[in-house]
Amino acid sequence: MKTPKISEAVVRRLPVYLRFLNELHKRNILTVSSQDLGQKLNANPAQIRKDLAYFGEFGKKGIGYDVPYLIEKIRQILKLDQVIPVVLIGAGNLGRALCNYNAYLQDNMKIVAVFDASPVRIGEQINNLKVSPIHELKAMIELHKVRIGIITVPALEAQMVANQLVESGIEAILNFAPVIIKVPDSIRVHHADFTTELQSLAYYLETKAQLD
Amino acid sequence: MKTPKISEAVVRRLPVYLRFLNELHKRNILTVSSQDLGQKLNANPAQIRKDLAYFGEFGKKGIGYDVPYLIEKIRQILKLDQVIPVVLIGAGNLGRALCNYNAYLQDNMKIVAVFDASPVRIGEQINNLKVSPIHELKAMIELHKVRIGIITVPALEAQMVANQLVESGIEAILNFAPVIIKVPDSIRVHHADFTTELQSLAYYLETKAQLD
DNA sequence: TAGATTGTTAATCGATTAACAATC
DNA sequence: TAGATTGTTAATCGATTAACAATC
Repeated sequence: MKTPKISEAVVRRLPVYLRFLNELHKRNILTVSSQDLGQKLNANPAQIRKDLAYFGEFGKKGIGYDVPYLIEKIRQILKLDQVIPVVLIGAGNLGRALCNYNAYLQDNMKIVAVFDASPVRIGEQINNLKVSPIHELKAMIELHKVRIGIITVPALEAQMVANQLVESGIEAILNFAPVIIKVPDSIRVHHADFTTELQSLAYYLETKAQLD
Repeated sequence: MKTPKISEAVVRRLPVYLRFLNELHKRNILTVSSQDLGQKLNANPAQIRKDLAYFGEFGKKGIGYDVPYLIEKIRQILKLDQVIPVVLIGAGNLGRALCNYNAYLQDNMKIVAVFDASPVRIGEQINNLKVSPIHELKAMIELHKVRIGIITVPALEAQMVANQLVESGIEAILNFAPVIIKVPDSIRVHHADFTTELQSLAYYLETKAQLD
């Protein structure tokens, strides 16, 4: 079943839907309409229906969507119904934070190894993982068939790490370093850059003359 | 000088331009064309020119843009030419990571206080800041005229913290908790949610039948 | 049956890109 | 002057929203 032309915007909304559906599920709510969803997520109901309809007919006319069923379907679409092995490079504060979020990720993404270039960090324990030297990266990726790499090293090292990930056969990268990294077109890169996020937020502050 | 209808997409690109311009500046490159910028940032030159033209005529025909001048202008647009006081709530791993990035933010955003609800964390030192109990939040915001709040508490506490921020007179919120928080329309909220980022990334992985 | 809500087509809206006169 | 590059208008492209027949 090929899904031909799904825009990035659609794909980015699916996890948001999923998260809210999980909440409904926890509260034992069995059915939800696009109306309800839209209200809670500040989204247009038509948009939600259209987004979902790209992937199949998941709802029932007159009724709405079955919550557990829709959860299952979105998890399938996002490939979250399988465990995806992930490596993380950069065992600084941010790297640690992400490792601790690991449990959070509902068991579908598993950080299987953490790397750092700094000798003082190698061997340190983060949760149940030991920080490995970066020269073991390739072997580990191949061994665990790792598919996603998370980069949490300083900006200057990010491109080098990205190169190594690409060489090692990674499929996608989540880059937290505040630089644009260059990779072959076949590798998907997402940016998670909170400095730009924060800076664009500043734009929306009211301009004030007084500064004290 | 009112800028009437600037889209969010435009504002989000400005920090990216700024970061690259800063790099050029460090390398003593004095002039850059939209062509050059576009190439390095994987963007369309026309888009860059248009984005900048919303705010003024910063370039010179036949020459391009003066790097230091454009940096200055973008910093003005993003209000980064003044120090913006920020508070951070949630002194966990992520909160710590952000505090350490503080120095990174080029002196234009300053985390003036860090808060946590957990008694064991109160009094802890993070860089040059001491973790304060959350009941001091309002007083601190008023005292320092804090404008932006960064939420790095667990999902369940995020809405409560957001409420307190709003009551205290904050203008904007950067929310790292994986929930949608409800605030009055006058408050700008940006989401920095890497779990959704990571989940949407999974979508782009090649589908594989074999799972071992 | 009447009311509700989907899936989908058509209409609208907005953002990106191309093209080019102006001009350094 | 000739070449380069801006600022901006017009053309294109894509995404969002409205509307509604189908149907539970």
